[in-house]
Amino acid sequence: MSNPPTAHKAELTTCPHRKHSSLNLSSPLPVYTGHVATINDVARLAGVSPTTAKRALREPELLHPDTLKKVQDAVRTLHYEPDQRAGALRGGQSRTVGLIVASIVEPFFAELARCIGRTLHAAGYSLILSENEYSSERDLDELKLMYGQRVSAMIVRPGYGEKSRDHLLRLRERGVYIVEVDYHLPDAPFDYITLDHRGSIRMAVNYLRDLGHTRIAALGTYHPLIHPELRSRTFPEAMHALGLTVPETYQRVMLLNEDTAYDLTRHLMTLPTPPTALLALNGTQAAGAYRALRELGLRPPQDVSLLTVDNYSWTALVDPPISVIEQPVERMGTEAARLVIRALEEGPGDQPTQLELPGRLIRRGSCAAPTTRSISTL
Amino acid sequence: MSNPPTAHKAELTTCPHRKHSSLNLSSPLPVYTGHVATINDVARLAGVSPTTAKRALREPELLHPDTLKKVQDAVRTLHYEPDQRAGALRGGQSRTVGLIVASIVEPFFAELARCIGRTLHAAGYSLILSENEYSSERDLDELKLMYGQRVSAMIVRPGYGEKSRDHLLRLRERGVYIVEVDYHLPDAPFDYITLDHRGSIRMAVNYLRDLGHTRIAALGTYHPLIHPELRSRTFPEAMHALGLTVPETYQRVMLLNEDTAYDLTRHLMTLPTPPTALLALNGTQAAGAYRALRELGLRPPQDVSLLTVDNYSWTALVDPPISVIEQPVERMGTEAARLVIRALEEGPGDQPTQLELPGRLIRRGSCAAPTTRSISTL
DNA sequence: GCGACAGATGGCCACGTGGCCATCGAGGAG
DNA sequence: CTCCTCGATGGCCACGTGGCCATCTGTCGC
Repeated sequence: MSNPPTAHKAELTTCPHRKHSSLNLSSPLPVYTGHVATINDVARLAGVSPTTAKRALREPELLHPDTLKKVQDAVRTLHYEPDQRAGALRGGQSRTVGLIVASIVEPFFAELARCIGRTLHAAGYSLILSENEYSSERDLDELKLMYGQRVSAMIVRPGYGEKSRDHLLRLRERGVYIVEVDYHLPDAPFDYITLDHRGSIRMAVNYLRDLGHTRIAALGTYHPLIHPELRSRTFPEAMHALGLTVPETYQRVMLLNEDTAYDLTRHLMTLPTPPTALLALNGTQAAGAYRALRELGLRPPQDVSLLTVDNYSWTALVDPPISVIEQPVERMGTEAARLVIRALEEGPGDQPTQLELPGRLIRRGSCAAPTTRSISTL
Repeated sequence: MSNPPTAHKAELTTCPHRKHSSLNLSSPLPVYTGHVATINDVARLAGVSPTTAKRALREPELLHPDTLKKVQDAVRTLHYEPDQRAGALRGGQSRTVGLIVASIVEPFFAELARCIGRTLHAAGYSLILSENEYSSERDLDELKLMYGQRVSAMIVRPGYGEKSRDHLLRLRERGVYIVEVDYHLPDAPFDYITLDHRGSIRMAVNYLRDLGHTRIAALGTYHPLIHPELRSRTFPEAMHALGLTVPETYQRVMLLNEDTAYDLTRHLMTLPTPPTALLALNGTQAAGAYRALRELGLRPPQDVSLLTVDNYSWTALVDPPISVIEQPVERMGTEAARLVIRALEEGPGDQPTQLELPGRLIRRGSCAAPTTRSISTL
C-alpha cells in the first residue's frame, strides 16, 4: 500500500464546466482541482489502449498478467473509480435504487431503511432516500426526482391515492421495478411486503378479549377514503368477529400522529363509558396515548390496558413495560431488497411476490384483565 | 389535464440492453416495455428538432409560443423526464448529494437526515444515504460507492481515523464538496457543523455541580485513540476546571451502544463509592443507563441524578422525565444542506465555515441535589 | 435594392462508459 | 509455406444530454 502524500495539488487545470475554478490561489485552503480520472487516463498512464484498461476491471482473465499489473498499478495511482452514471447511460441498468418511506424519523422506517440499505449495499447498489409523509402529492414529486436519476428499482411506502398508483404504473412501464412496503395500494399489480395487518389486529383483539375486555378502542381513523389504512379498517371487523361492537363515540376521523393520538386518548378516557383497553395502531400513536394516560393519572394495567403495534425501544423502558405487537422489520427490509436484486439481475418473475408477514405478540406488563376499578369508571 | 389511460401497453419494443424482454406474454401482469422517452422522442412527436425541444425546457423564452406549446404537449403526452445522469455526464455537476451517517436508526441521525433531505430536495437535489457505524473502514466502502455515482457533494459523519480523512481529501481534490456533521476530524480542512460538544459537556457538569454533585460519572470512552470523541474527552477537563476529579474506577474504555452503557451503569452503581450523578453522552447510552437503573431498583433523582445528551421523545415519557441537553438537530441539518447548495451553486467560499452550535439544557425531573441516601451508598 | 440584424430553429460534438468487431502476431497442423 | 486458430489488444460507436455555432427567414434602415 503506497500511501500517496495527502498534500494538496496546487495545479489549476482549466476545466470549463467546473465553477470552482475561480479560486484565490494565495488561500491556505487546498484547492479543488476538479480533475476526475477516467479510464482513458488510466490507459495513458499504463501505456495501453482504453479497451485494454477497462478489460483489466471487467475481464482480467483475458489480459496478459504483465499488462494486467500495469493497469492495476495505474488504477491505484490515480485512484480511479468507474463512473457509474456513464455505464448506466450506455448499458441501461443503473446501480441505484430509490427508497421512499413515509417518515424517516419513525423508527420503523429507519430500521427498514437500514436493512434495505445494508442488503443493497452488499450487492453494490446505492440507495436514494426520500420521504412522502403518507401523501400522494409528495409521492409524485419524489418519484419524478428519482426517475430523473433513472433508478432501476423503487421500494416505496406509497402514499394513499390514485396519483401515486398511476405514476408508479408509469414508472413500471418504463422498466422500473417497483416493490411496495408496509402498505399495498388496492388493485395495484406490484410486488409487496407488508405486515399481515389483518392477522395482527385480530391477534391483538383476541388477546384483549381473552383477558376479559369488551370495551376496546383502537386509536385509528375510521374512514376508508381519507385514510384507507388497513389496521383501522380491520379493527371493527375483528371486533364483530368476536361478537363485540365499537361504540360510535370511540370512532374518530383523524390523522395518525403523536399529538392527535394524545388528544384522542384524552377524549376516549374521559367519556362516560371509557374503554377498558386501548390499542395503538403504531408506535408513534402509542407515545401519544401513553403521555395522555400519564397526564390523566391513569396507570396501566390497573386503570386501562394498553397494547400497541411496533416494538419501539422505549416501550420496554417505561413502567410498566408496554405489551406490543412487533413487526418483522428486519425481514421486511431484507426481503424487499432481495426482491429488487433478484428482479434486476434475473428479470421479474412470472408470479408476483406478495408477502404478508405475521406480527409477534410480546406480553409485557401493560395488559391485564379489566379491574373493577377500570370498569366502574362507567 | 388529459389523463392518459393507465392500461398497460402490451407492445414489446426490442430493447437490446434490457434483460426484461423474455416475458411470458400470456401473463396477466403488465409487461415491462422498458422504453424510456428521450428528448428525441419528444422532438419527433412535436415535429421539431431535438435542439428546439430541449430549449422548451431550459430557455422557453427563445421559442415561438406555438412551438413551445407543441413541445410542452409532447412532454406531457410522453411523460418525459430528463435523464439527470446524461446531463451530469456532459455538464459536470450532478444533482446528487451523498449523506453518510453513523446509524440511521439513531433518532439524532434520522432527524438530521430528514432536515438535510428536505432542504436538498427543495433545491432539486437527490440524496444518497449510507451508514458507517462510526467505522473508518466502512466509511471507505461507502465513499467509494458514492463517488462511483459521482455525487457532487458529501455530508459525512466521518468515522474515526486517518483512512476516512485521506479518502475525503482525495474526493475533495476531485471536486466533491465535503461537509462534516456531528464530528470533526482533527486537522481536516473541511467545513463542518457540530454541536458545541465542549460547551455542552461543561454546561452539563456545571449544572450537576451547582446542584451539589461532586461524584459525577460520564458514560463514555476515556481513550483518545480508540474513540477520539469529543464529549468523552471534554468531560475530565470540565471536571478539573471545577476542581473535581474523575476517579479511576469510573473510567472505562468501551464503545458507545445501549448494551455497553447498560453494563457500565451497572458497574458504576455497584461500586463501593458509586457516583451520585450520571451523565449519558448520547440518547442511546441514556436508554441503556436508564434500563440498568430500573433493574437495580434505583430511582432518579433520589437515588442518583441522570442527565443525558439528546432530547429523545421517550425521555419525556418516563417517570420521572429525564433532564437532557438538546442538540439543535434541525438547524444542523438545514445549515449543512444550505452549505452544500451554496458551494455547488456559487463555488466554495474563501473562508471555511465551521460551526459549533450550542446545546440547550432542558430541566425535567431526573436531576436534583444529592440526597443523604444517595451519598450514603458510600 | 442591399446589407445588417434579430428572431427562430437546427446540426453537431463531447462527456465516460460498455459492447462489438477488427487487428495483429505467434504457433500448430497440413 | 500456407492456412487456421487463438491469445492479446485496439478502434469505434452509441447512450441522452448541454453547449456552441450554423442556418434560415423576415424586417428595417439607408
